[in-house]
Amino acid sequence: MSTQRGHLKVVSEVCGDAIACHNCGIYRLGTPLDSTEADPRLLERIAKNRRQVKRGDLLYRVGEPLNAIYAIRYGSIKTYLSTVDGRSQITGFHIAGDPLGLADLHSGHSSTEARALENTSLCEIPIDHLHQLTKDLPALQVQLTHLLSQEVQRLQGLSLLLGKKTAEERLATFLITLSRRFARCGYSSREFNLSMSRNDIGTYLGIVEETVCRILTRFQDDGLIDNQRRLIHILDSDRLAHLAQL
Amino acid sequence: MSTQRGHLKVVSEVCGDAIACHNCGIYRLGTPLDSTEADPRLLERIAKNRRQVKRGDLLYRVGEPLNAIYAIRYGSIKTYLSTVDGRSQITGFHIAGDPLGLADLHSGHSSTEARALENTSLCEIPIDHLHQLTKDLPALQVQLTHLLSQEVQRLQGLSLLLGKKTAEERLATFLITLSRRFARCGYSSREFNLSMSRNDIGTYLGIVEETVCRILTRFQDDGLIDNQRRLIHILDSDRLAHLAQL
DNA sequence: CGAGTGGTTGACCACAATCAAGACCCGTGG
DNA sequence: CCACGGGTCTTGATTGTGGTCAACCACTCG
Repeated sequence: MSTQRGHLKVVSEVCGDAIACHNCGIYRLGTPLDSTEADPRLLERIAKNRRQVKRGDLLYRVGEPLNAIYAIRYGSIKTYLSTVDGRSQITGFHIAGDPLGLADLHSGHSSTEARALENTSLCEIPIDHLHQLTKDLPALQVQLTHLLSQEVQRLQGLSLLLGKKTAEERLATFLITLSRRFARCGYSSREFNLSMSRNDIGTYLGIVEETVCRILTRFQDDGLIDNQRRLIHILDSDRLAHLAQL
Repeated sequence: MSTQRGHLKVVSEVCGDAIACHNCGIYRLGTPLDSTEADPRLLERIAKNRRQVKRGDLLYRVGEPLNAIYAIRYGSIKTYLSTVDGRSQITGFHIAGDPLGLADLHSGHSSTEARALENTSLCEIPIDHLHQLTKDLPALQVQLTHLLSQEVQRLQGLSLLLGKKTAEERLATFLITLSRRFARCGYSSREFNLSMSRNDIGTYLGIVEETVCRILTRFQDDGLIDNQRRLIHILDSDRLAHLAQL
């Protein structure tokens, strides 16, 4: 983390947006584990292609050939998959700095659907471009396994949540986790705006919209949070973390 | 698949057990995507270290330094993680050919606990050994990302199951998926022995033991399966797959 | 043969889903 | 500026799926 700070200037020159890029997947993709120096030329090549998606737009749909991977510069994306009769499960909310589509690299077609929760800017890295990059810089491949490992661990945690936690514990886990992610992005961990609806939160946590509302109200009554629609204040993160079983 | 068959002789010489090794993670680890020839010397080096664990034994526990990854030769292993108050969620049942511990490579300590469901034989590949191997053969690193991608997709499917499926759909999905995995290992897809208890199945599917029993009995009454304790016959895989929402 | 583990079944209960109605917010157009 | 409409959020009443508790059965192994 502290070693990464040193590259901020270089990175921001390439990306044009210091905050987005400091935490951006581009940056993470371009800074292999065993390299202490980011290669500016590499970053330039990675960060070249941009793509914008508007709130509600589909980035890619399940089953379609996925010929690029993405890294979010700013905004947020939900990824989800569905049963044949249309019930869907959101598998992740992705914010600035998160990579997208990594797990579909090997199969070449998308295993999830990705939709923008708000107007979002991404870096697009075509797959053949990426193949060339990994040839030039083998350490990039190591970085890909690193990112995939984190994704595996995240999904293991989600499975524990969906399989064993009560609705209350799920909401508490959600709020604490989101708070910590924002903190890592340099945003406030105590006050933030949700880009997703109550329905989305439920679809992620394996509960329904109404249950999300009821429990948020209960948290507010108990003085754990201040809940003004999409604006959330964390008032007692310790008690919340305890509720979350974290 | 058909190209892999050609290496069976070489592989079995190294592993000493054709069935186990044909499907073994060793083999998969040693056969990178872009290589049409398995390197016998590489396989020798990978397959050298063996480890046996007895039914009920712990292979590794959560949080402990994990200084090797594993590939199962024969037997089966469950991996699971737990809430602070002791509820646990099984995140996977692993059989012959499956790799273990890949997602923990980057952090160096185990994110799950692994316990043998029956007497099991593994290939142990120390991490520094693996690092040396990936240096000699960069394509091995590509193979690691490939395996991790599959794990991500498997866990996405598990999330859909845990978040959105009914108990009946969960059991049907479980049976169909297991049947297909056995088929890929060269075992019968219509008749097999479960190495895990009813309790384990429930702990994996996010339901309790009793619910597992009730639904298995119902499946039997409906002529979908023949259920003799751990011995399962699939009688109507079409209807089962339909129930599973697959 | 008896103890112990794992599996099955039943009765009852609780958490969260469903169904329904209303409140709030924001953008749009008159 | 206000009225309208649609989406999102909230709250209430009722229901149902699967959990809990408990007893019993069946197979295995010492």
